[in-house]
Amino acid sequence: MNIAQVARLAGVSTATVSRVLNGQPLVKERTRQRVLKVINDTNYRVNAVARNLRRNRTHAIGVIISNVLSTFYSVIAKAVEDVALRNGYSMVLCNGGDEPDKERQYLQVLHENRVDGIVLSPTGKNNEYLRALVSSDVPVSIIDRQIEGMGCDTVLVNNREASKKAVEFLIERGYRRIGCISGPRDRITGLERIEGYMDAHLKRGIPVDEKLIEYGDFSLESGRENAFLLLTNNDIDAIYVANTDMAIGAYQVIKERGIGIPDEIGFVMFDDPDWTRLVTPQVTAVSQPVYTIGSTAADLLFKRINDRRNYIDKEPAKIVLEAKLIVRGSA
Amino acid sequence: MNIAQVARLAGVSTATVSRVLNGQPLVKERTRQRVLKVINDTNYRVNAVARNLRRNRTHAIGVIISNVLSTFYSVIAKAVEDVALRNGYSMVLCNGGDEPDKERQYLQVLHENRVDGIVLSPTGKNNEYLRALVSSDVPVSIIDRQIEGMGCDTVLVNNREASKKAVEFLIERGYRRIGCISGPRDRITGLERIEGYMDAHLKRGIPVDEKLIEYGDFSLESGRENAFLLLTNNDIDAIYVANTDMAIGAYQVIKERGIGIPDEIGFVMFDDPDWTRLVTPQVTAVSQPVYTIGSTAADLLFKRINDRRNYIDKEPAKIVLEAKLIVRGSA
DNA sequence: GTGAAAGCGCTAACAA
DNA sequence: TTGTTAGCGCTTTCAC
Repeated sequence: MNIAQVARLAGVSTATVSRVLNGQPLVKERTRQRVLKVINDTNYRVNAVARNLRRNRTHAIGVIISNVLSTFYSVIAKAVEDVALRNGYSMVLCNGGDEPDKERQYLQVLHENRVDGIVLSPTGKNNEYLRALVSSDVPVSIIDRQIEGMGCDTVLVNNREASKKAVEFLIERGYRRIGCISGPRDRITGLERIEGYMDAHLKRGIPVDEKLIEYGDFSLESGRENAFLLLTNNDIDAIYVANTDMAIGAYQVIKERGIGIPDEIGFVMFDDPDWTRLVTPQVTAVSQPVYTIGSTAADLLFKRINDRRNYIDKEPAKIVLEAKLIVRGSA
Repeated sequence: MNIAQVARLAGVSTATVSRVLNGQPLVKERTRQRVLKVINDTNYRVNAVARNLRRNRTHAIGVIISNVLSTFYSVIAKAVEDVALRNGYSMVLCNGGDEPDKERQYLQVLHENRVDGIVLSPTGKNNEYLRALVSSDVPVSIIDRQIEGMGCDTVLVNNREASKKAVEFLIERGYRRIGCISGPRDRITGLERIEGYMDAHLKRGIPVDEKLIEYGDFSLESGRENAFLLLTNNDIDAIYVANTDMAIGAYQVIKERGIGIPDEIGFVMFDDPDWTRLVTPQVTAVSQPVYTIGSTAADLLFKRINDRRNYIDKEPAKIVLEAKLIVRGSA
């Protein structure tokens, strides 16, 4: 089934069918009805591939996140999708997995499919390709991780400040030897959260003991390992974990060892998943405005998509959102 | 940039460029190099839209799930994506939200974009449209919810049996008044899990007290409400919750009331999210083979996509996977 | 081993 | 108000 067949059956030209399909007003009502009847009877659906080719617009945006399985990124995906939908767009969701190769591949696929824009939480290892993309006028919004001089809109969370607040809170409560399970130093979010840990100590005049900082990879397993190391090798009185998955692992180890929270050890984590309110005591946690991160990035993207003229040379926006510490019973 | 410009710069015809792009062997090595150089220098990327139109194949599949935010569906999405990737396909992920209108809209978008196949966890309210799709030869795999006579491959979990096992376990442990927070009766998964609850009672010769069954809508909030109702109006000694989100709500209420698990009340749930192992005592739960559901559905889909000839009239497959009860400390 | 050219299904400029 | 037609960028058949 194609537009020509519909035209033939309805006794009109393809142009008229096209007009009907696109809701253009300059078609006589009787003609429109005839065409619509044929469309209905034959179950005809316009071929968006051909339409996109002709229009040079796909009405689709691509989203590359590192992990659909993480709550953080799936909330972001949902936020972006909501915005896309409101703009009459569909979303192609890709799981970059924090692997530069996979990210690169997805960037290519999205580019080749001529998506009208991309929301990306980048590994930071494909900057040249990204730059080529941006300079070939594909609007890109970057989430969560900044890339200097990339010239695309960026939405970030103030990781450093939020991390500082969390650790400061522990210090205020009287904890002095605060173990830190942080992310990798070469991931900007990881780095910033460590800096926040340092900042808090500095501000309170407490020396940082480097031995209390372990570097994980944001995975559950590394949370386990590093909690084990911290609890075995040091006399810590509190533990601060820099993301959800590692926190799950660390929390498991603490439980398994029968260490009491908060009496024997204080526990604070970055991110605030459901279970922080299910365990006893509830967990003090840093809550990020996750949905807002996604929707803001998408809004910026659609500003550029919908108003290319005005935005094409506009200075890229950089929006920094604040996360907040939610104090509960674990420290 | 398009194939014609590349051809011009390389001093060859568009046909030759196309051959190079597609790795066809009948190009002289020297020519190939010349073309590749131009492609590299100009940052040219093939236009997949045009290619798809010409080839009448998109190398993309669509996935419609009800909620990216739920672990269940995001694991499925991941599984499908892994399989798609292995087959050289990309995935368009859509969030049906269990809303028939949204589902319908997404089905249309996917159809119009001529995806090569669809994986769907259906609301069941768009069966006519779905039927049209299937009869116009778009391969469809259905997940989690059966639709009679639809003629597409289906992958299900044996909800009824798993639910029965869970409730039987409670009965064996000596619980007699088992409150049940179930899903809506008009959702097949909801219904089956209630039936399992009944089956267990029947098998053990214990009469079912209808007052002990509350019907939620699978949301956290309805878990709270119904736990509240059950705990207020009845002297129950155990509670069985039919999905993750309701279980979170119910668990919160039990905690808030200071009711002890498992002494004062036994607690068993369908689904097995991370937090079942973080709370004390750990939660006895029904674990579904989630990843396998997704990967199996995708495998079936690609069988049809890759071997249309053989599969076009093949009897649709119906695969039923078993869930298992994982006994921990909460009952 | 390479090129010319038709055509995938649609839209839109132009003509009638 | 409607029709004719060029052309979007690519692949592929056929000819050389």
